[in-house]
Amino acid sequence: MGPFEYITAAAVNAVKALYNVDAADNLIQTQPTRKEFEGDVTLVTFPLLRTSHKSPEATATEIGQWIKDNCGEIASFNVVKGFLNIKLSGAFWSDTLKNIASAPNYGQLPETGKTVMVEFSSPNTNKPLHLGHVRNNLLGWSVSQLLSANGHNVIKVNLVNDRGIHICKSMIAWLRCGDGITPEKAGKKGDHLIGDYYVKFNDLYKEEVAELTAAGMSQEDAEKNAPILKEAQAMLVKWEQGDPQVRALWKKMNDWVYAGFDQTYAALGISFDKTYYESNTYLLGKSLVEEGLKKGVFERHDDNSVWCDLTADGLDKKLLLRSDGTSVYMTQDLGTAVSRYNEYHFDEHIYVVGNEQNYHFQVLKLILKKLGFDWSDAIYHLSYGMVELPEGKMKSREGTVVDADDLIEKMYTTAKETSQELGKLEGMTEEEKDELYMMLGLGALKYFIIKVDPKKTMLFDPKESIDFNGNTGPFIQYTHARIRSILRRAQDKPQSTDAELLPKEESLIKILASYPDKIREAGIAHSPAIIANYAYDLAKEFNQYYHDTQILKEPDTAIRAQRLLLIETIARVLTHSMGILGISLPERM
RNA sequence: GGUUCGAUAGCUCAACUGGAUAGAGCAUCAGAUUUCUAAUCUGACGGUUCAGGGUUCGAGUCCCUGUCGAAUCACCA
Repeated sequence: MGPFEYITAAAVNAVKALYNVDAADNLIQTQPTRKEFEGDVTLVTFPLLRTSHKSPEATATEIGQWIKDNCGEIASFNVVKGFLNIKLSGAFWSDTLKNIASAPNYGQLPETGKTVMVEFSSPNTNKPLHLGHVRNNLLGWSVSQLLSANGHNVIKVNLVNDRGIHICKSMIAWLRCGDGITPEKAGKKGDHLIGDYYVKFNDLYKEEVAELTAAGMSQEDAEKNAPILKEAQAMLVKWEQGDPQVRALWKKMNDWVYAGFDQTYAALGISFDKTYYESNTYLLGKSLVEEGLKKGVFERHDDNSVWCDLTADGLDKKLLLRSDGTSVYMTQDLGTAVSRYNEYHFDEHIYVVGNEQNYHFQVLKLILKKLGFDWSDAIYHLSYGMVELPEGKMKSREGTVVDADDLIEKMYTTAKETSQELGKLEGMTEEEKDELYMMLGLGALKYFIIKVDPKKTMLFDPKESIDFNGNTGPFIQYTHARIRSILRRAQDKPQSTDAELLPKEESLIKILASYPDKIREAGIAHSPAIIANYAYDLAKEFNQYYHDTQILKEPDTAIRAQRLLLIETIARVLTHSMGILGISLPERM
């Protein structure tokens, strides 16, 4: 039993004994005692005043006295205003440590039997991944891990937007000026190569628009009628008609991109249980549109386009099929959602998608509802904030996009330089060192991104490299390496004993004991940031403890064994919590 | 213009869902290595929580009003 459960139960009994009232949950409010006061758990008595009919101080004192007299594990209590601070006994904390240490998989909550699908990454196949995708990928991955730890059955899925006008643009540009180039010939990852041709398309498009306006056409008409754009649109129609040549080229270029993506995913340590392709689901989307038309949920306009009128729900009209019959983003998302539900009957479906698409998901849920799919309530849009640069949004036009592969490379290099400067890696092979540099570089990057509350916009300054000191991934990795180094050297076995605990040790155990609550809290909030900050608190507390406490040199065998058990448990919890974030911890660094 | 979200130390972020004197890191300054890892630790400095009202024992947190910022409302995805 954790400290909070213990005190809550005691308080319920006290209220029953003193006032003859069965306290409802919201009457018993506990919280960790603040550092400046003595105690472990604080009972807030304000909600109880109506029951006790006494002053806050008198109520707190009365309950404190009753608990001290009637419960075994209370060391002392004190009252400050309406706050009852209770200090638990040393024995309580040694027992707690013992229980945590002997739990086979501490941090893993019991199975719930619920199936949760998490969609994340969802790249377009016309350009390489950038920093925004990195946040998406790390968030999606860690939320999946987090929900697994909460006992759910998690299915990680990716949806590749492999068809659409965007990829047609890259194809057209490649046909016009690619001269048969391949990733091998160019010596470049496939996703980067295709990205180059997407940029090329926009350059050509701009040139054509300029020519047309120079010839007297209005800006608006020129933008609509530029030949290269017409060509791309015609290609999309051909694609939907299944034209063999278009399909062959499309497949070839997409495969280049996938090879590139796979490398980036591997570097980030990310994988999926299943990958969906828009090219496979858009047809189901189109058939849903037909169904909706029959049901009268949608309407066909004179120009043959299909719309859903949401004005009665306070939204706008939404396009579902273009006048040329091709589908849009929403069309395929409808199809994807339905096929997934039919296959998995998920209890919850989380979409990890940026907050720029809040409107899209509002509409998606609403349209599914209108089509009669009641499970649309199970859809949850995990809407995360954008990553911004000091000068604002990343813009490919201005070349400010932070490329994912470049960033990973840079983190690796920085880790390498720092490690070499510190020079603590004697005896390691080059291969081991290399692995370590990558682990540290990625640790810094991942922690930097995940520690921020997902829904907040975050800032990344490319000019200042991501820190390796302070509240960072490497700080926690370093803490772990320190602990492992002691444990490697230890002669005796970590063991629970009845040796007396230092105050710092009790507070460390307190943090360890709160871990399952943190997992639960973070799961409900869909926020791995809570886990990141927890791990930091634990690591920081350990480093303070470590600074002024002897462990291996402690002469008393019982104390030494218990300290070893404590730090070993800390290492385990750090490993588990950082594992949720996808960050590995080294044996030494 | 409508809708949604945000604003906390110079900078980047916390604050256990309404609790006590709003906390960390970075940066700046001053310290700690014959000792189990100094990628660490100890101090100092740093705040009208955007502004103004309201709700109550108590508000960074909830409710109005305003200011500023972002996203979105596409035959883009």
